[in-house]
This record gives sequence, structure tokens and C-alpha cells, in this order.
Amino acid sequence: MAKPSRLPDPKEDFSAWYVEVVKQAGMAEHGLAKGTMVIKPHGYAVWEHIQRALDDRFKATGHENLYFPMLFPESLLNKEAEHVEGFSPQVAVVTHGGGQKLEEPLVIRPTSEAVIWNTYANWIQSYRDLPLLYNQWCNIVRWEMRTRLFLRTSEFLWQEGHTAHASEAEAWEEAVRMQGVYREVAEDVLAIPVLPGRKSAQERFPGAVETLTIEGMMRDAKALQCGTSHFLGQNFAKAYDVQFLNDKGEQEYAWATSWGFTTRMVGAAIMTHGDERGLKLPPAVAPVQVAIVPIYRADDERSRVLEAAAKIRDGLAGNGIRVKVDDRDQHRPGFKFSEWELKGVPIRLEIGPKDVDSDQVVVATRFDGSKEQVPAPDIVMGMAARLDHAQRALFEDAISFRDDNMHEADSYDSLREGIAAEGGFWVGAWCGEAACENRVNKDTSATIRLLPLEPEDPGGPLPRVRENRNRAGYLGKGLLTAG
RNA sequence: CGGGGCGUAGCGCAGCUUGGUUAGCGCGCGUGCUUUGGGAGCACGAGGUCGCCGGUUCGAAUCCGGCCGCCCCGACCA
Repeated sequence: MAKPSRLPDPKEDFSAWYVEVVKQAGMAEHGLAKGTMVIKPHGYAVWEHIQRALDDRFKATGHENLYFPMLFPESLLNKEAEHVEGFSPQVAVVTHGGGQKLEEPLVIRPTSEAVIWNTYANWIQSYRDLPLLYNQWCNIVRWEMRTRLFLRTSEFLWQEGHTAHASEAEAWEEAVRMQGVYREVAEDVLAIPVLPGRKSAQERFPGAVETLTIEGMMRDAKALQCGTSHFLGQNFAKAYDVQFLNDKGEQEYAWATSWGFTTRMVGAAIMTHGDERGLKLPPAVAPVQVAIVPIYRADDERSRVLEAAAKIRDGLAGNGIRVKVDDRDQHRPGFKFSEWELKGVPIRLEIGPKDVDSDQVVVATRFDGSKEQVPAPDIVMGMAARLDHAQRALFEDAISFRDDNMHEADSYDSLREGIAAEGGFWVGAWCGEAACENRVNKDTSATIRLLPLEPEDPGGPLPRVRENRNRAGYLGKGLLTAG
């Protein structure tokens, strides 16, 4: 069997395991400035697949990409009261340029509502100009006190959608639609099961009327916010004076949404699917879906084996599968097996002289650790199904883990004791008062991760909500706030 | 901002208490040979402003003062 792992045991020290696996698998490393991150090719490629999955869906739902500047005058941020209060503590400010002190400091965007709505004021005059359905891919900077690779970095990559609408209903629909897109990408692409809902007032985005969220459970049974879609009402339109003439000839403030999905989700995939051997990447985002490890001794074996490997590689690549032949001479097969497992490659093919002779290939599957011999001619045709199966298996495994760690609390004591003893997600009734929310946090270190999306709708998106539907909340230990 | 840790070769570390002449070890790296079906072995070799500034001393990685930076645990947050 396998040699002892060189990674920390995720069951004993999940945090240490996470940092080590990110580094050893070649996903990312620390940058020079505090909290910054160098995203390495293996990590960036995962992000690129996430980008594509999202961007395709944005386009399909009628959005266009554009780009706004990273720098804008500090005063712009100050126009929306809650927004400035929420963000000013973590904004990086540029005070000098060209060797001189700037007359007005510039902020590095922590998010772009301010700069975008300031510009939308010029773009929107009539209801005929609406809706604006725009998105931008960019980096942003938030001066966080505590940082972790991918999960919370001072600078991170994301997309931020910013839409403007002529009616409240249309904007709300948009916010819900994009939450749905996020859920689809989280679940179908990253194989991370998420619960959709809305945030409590305290947990809302600064300046939002409602914040819709999708929440995932990581392997330490803690929650991770996986994407948010905000219904901003008319708050930003009022702050930046974005009015339009409606079809009745009246001036009206535009209705807004914004929504974001970040490089955090690379970390989320790591924390949802990894094990003591390293990553388990969902095939949909795996930079390499199939790694072929050739095994040989002498030169004649080498050429025979590599020839067979190349043939399979070409067949797989021809079917659109991301495949790589690991023909490095400086490493032996055992090393390569371990390394590809660490890097989370879903399928590994082993081809040696014996296999070439018998026209077979050994197929090793990462998610369950299985190995089997398969006739070489069947490999190419069967691979798409294997990858689909791996994708589903990761998702289903994550669902059962989450369900095993989801509980209902029927009293305050059972909630408090349950969280302390078992952690995980807890569903319980909540009176809606901030004071009670704070008390729960103080007593248990848990936060309200989400509330039902539509309280009145008995067929609403939240399962297992108690009878008093608009008073129920999912409580998960916050990933970084739990004690 | 509190608490803890660390800064010595690409990475991980020892050396520092008790100052001393060519600053070590493991991994990695280069060359060669033997190896190759679960993280190879041997030999030779390359690689260092000991975080920065100042002080003490005949002599500082080591002692003293100051500064800077990063990581980890909380509070803030995607």
C-alpha cells in the first residue's frame, strides 16, 4: 500500500493540511507583501476553468463584459453611507504617484459599485437604456487583518457583475437568477454542494437591501460563503444620482444588483474534496484530467511504451480530454503516482511493457483509489464516462458528508451543546432580532449563514426548515470565526 | 490590534544559551554510473550580503539597542 503521507493529517489539523496541500500541489505560494499570493499554473488553470464556466453562463443570460479602472478618487467611495462604513477599514489608499504626493488620494478598488454607478449616471437617462447587464473580470484589494491562501488574500481575482434595471421586480429577478448561476457552477462544475439562501441584516453586503448567498460545507464541517448576489435596491442609484425617465414620464432611481465569485472557490474545491494524499480535483476543472505514467527500464522498452502512451494520449486529446504523458526521465513511476495524486488528477493511466504486450492499460481512479486493468482499445471511448462518474462521485460524497453534519436544533440548549459537541450546520428557529443573533454567536461562535430565500413559499429552496419558515436559519460554524 | 512563532543556500532546518579561524545537515539542483510496476542508490560537484541598521569586542550568525518583514491563533471579511 501507500507509504505514509507527507502531508499533515486533515482530520487532525485541517488548517495545516490545507496550507501544505496548496503549496505542495503547486497551486499557490505566498507573495512578498502580507496576504498576497502567487497563483501557480496548476492553481491558475483551475481558476481559468471556473472563469470559463461562469463567463459562458453570464453570456447565456445576456450579460456583456467590460472593464473599469482599478483606481478611483477616495471621495467616490464616501457617497453611500453603509458602503463607506463597511469598506473603509479595509481599503488600500494610494497617496503618492510620480514621486509626488497626490492632491486627492486614490483608492484601490475593494469592489466597484462606487466607480461603476458613478459612471452609470452618465449612461442612463431613459427606461430605454435599461437594463444594463455588465460584468467585469478583475482583481481587487481588501486589507484583511487575517489572510489565508485562496480563502482570503489581500488581493484576489474575481468577477463582479453590476446590473441596472427599470423595476424592482426585474432587479430582484436578476439577483436570484445569478445566485442560481453560482449554484450551478459550484455544484455542477466544482462539485461543491451548496445551500442557497439570504443573509441576515448583519451579514449583508454594505449597501445592499438583500444579500443572497450560497453556502458550502468544507471537510472540517465549517461553512464557507461560496458566492453572493446582492439586491441593492435604489441605494446606489440614490448615492450616485442615477435617475431615468420611466415610461410614464417620471424621474425614477434605477434598481441595482451586484454579484461576485472569486478565487476563493479554488480553495473551496480543495477543502471540499481533498484527502490525506492531497487534492481531488473535479474533472470539470482539473487542469489535467488524465495523466499517463509510462513504465520502462531499457531503451527499447521506453520507446515501445511511449509509443503506446502517445497513441492513447492522441485518442483522448482528440475527444477533448485534457491529457498529459508524464515522460520525465528523472522520476520513477512511484514518484509520479504520488505526485499526480497530490495534484488531484482524476484519472491516471499506467502503461508498462507488460501492458503493451497484453494490449492493456492500468486505470487508477483518484476519488476512490481503485485500480483496474482495461483493454487498451476501450480506454479512449470509455474515458468521458469515467470522468463523468468521478465528477458525480465527488459531488455525492460531499453531499453525504454535509448531510451527515447537518442537524436540527429544537431548543436553544440543544443548539448550543450540539454546536460545541459536533460542529457542522444547525437548523433552528430564530426570532429575527439582532440581539439574539449576537447572543448565539457569543455563546456558540456560530453565525447565521443563511435564511430561507422566500419565507412564504412552502416549496422554497431550503430543505429541512422548520414550520416557522421565516424564522428559521441555518447556523454553521463560520470557517474563520469559530472558536 | 491582542497572543504566539519565525527570519541562516531554491525549500525545510541545526548552530546562538557559553562569541573564535574553511557556517553545517536533509531535500532539491548539476554530472556520471547503477536503477525504474508505489515517493531510488552511490560517487563527485555547484550553491550563503546568516532580514536590515548601529553598538560592544582583537574577533559577531552568536552578545546589546533599534528597525523591518512574514507566518500561525483570535477580532474584521469573499
